[in-house]
Amino acid sequence: MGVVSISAFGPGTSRVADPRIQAQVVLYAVGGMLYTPTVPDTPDWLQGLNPQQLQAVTHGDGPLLIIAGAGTGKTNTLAHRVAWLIHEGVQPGRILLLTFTRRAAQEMLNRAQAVCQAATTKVWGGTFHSMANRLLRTYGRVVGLQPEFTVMDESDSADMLGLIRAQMGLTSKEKRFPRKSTVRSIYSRVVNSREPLELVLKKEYPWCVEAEEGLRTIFNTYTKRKHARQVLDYDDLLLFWNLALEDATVAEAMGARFDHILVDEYQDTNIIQAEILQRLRQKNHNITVVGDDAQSIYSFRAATIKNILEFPNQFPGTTVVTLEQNYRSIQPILDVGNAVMKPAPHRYTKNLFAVREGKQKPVLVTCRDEDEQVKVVCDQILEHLEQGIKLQQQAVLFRAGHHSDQLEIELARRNIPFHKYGGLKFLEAAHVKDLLALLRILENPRDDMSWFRVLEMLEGVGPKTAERFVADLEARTYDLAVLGQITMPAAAHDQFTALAQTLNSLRQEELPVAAQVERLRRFYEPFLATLYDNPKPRLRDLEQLEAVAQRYKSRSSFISDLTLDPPDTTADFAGPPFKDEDWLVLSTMHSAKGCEWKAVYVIHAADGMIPSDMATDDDDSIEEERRLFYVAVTRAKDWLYVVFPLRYYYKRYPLGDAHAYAQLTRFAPANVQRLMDARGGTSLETHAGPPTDEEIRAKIARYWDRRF
DNA sequence: TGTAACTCCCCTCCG
DNA sequence: GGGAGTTACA
Repeated sequence: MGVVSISAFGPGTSRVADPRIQAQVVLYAVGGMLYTPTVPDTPDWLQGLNPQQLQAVTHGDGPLLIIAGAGTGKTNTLAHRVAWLIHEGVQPGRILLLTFTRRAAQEMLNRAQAVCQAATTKVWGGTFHSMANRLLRTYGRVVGLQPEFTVMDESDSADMLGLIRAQMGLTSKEKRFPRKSTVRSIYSRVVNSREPLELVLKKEYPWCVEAEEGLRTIFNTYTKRKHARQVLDYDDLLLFWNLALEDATVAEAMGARFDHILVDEYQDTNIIQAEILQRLRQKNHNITVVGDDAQSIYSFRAATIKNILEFPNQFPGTTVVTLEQNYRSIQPILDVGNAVMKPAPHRYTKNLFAVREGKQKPVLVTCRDEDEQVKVVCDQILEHLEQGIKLQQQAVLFRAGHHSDQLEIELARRNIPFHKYGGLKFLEAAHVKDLLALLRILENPRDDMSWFRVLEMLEGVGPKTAERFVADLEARTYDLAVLGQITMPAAAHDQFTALAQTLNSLRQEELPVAAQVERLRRFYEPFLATLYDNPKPRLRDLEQLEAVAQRYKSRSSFISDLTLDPPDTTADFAGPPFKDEDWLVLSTMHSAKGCEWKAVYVIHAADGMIPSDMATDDDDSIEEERRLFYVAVTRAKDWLYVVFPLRYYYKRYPLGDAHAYAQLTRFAPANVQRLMDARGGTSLETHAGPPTDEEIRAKIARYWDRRF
């Protein structure tokens, strides 16, 4: 292939423990003239790449690790690599591209297609979860899965756990048992980290240690019930994919489907995902992973940085390529990013350097309070808009979904359209869940969580009646044709008859998905008005859902796609909907990963928000908050504003009393104590009782327009 | 006995 | 705004 092979870490070469150091060594060895890639027959479309990118793109067979700093053209490189492979004759249908979101996969494939002018539609692109969903429909039988299994989201699984908890009588008042969402988190942590329950409780949930036995029985029942009902939760998708690969025949067959596997955002994968990859690559070693240790921000999903560090050991013969040239931001913004990461221990010392010219310095804006923060951000957005920076080229980033609440109100008031990413999803809205539950019943009548949801909408039907109904249905082998024979309370008679008729007719006719959704919506519409006081926007959501359904051929793929990759809520548009084709982006810092904008506003950059007070328990969490902030600032191309209010309107509290303070604010006592210790125990200036106006003015004068 | 209404409390990040 | 737990009512 004409590419100079610059490194090999296979047996026989010196083994430096840390691949980041190896990569560094390679760079020195390669530096300057030494490395002049010559690719015979180089297509024009590779001309724009720098030497490192070109090396990565045209890498031949064998494992490849690309360490890519923020804004170094990672997506572009991966897209070009896909294009290159196709250009080299690899069949698109034999390429597997694993990304963090479906959106990322789609963007990359579109770009690859534009680059090499060859169709990429057949490439297997998506998240680990969506690939698991797809492959398990074919290979799931070895692990006891029927092809028509359904996938439930986080709240469904919490509901199931809550139901089991209630059935076991673990809700007594004397002893507080962890709530269902906590039960779910503990469960998830245990299966993903593979640590024993006892250890997880001790380390992560010390206040739940007493519940250990109860949790154990709940988990056992949960697992059995999911199997009987043929429903999987998010974690199961990965667990079962991995489990299926333990079967040698399946591993061989699945691995043989793909000539090349490419993985994006490798720093945010967990042990199970790494194992899946290893099992898929036992015979064929063509695997490319891309990542940046400085951007690992998903340890709460049990992601571990070890995966990227140990990759060369797991895949002997790995070639490592490092990308440091930043194409996104101007140097002053990179300086901030580099400065943020400088104190981080164990960091990989790559220093980004800018290609783009620009002297505009980032601005640290100190505001009097939250109101002023909102005003400042809105004013600045409009000013940039007048300068010709479209709203879509501007983004407001924050730590938690609700941090944008006040801003959203003001944006609506000023008629600035916006679109919010992250936070509450379309799917989590109650009315969408209701309709989806109806659809799920058609797909998998054994899905009792969906039954409960639907039945309890009916007049006079509560948990008990629903439970009896499902038991009755089970006795009748889940035959929807006999629904009418099951007795229901008199109050529910009319509604139940309508339900039975709707389900039955849909069961018999083979309608397109959108038509099914339409008929279910008609049935459901009368409930909207009685169940909720704002039925109109909710009805619009359901119509939206119907529109989305038109893109799908099968009900099964519609349901699982919606669960695995929920669309962003459409109700969040301000101003007349769909009239403006330009809108401002609001996003959590997590959801901003991989994106870039000309102007970025990071708001609520105050203690307890960034870093989050929930993430200050240990040094590792604090370091993750640092990386998260690094991700946020490196999204900006030209303009960066870091904004924090000096004052939050909490009640007065007795200074120096951590406990009282904690009771009056959102902060946990331990964190307040730490905060106080860190500041010499005297004052909590930013959160202290209201400072005088003079103090505030002086402070603002000092901070305002301070540049760094 | 089971459902509906009411009140209090708590809000991470995501597939 | 919604979930969890408690009380009021049929």
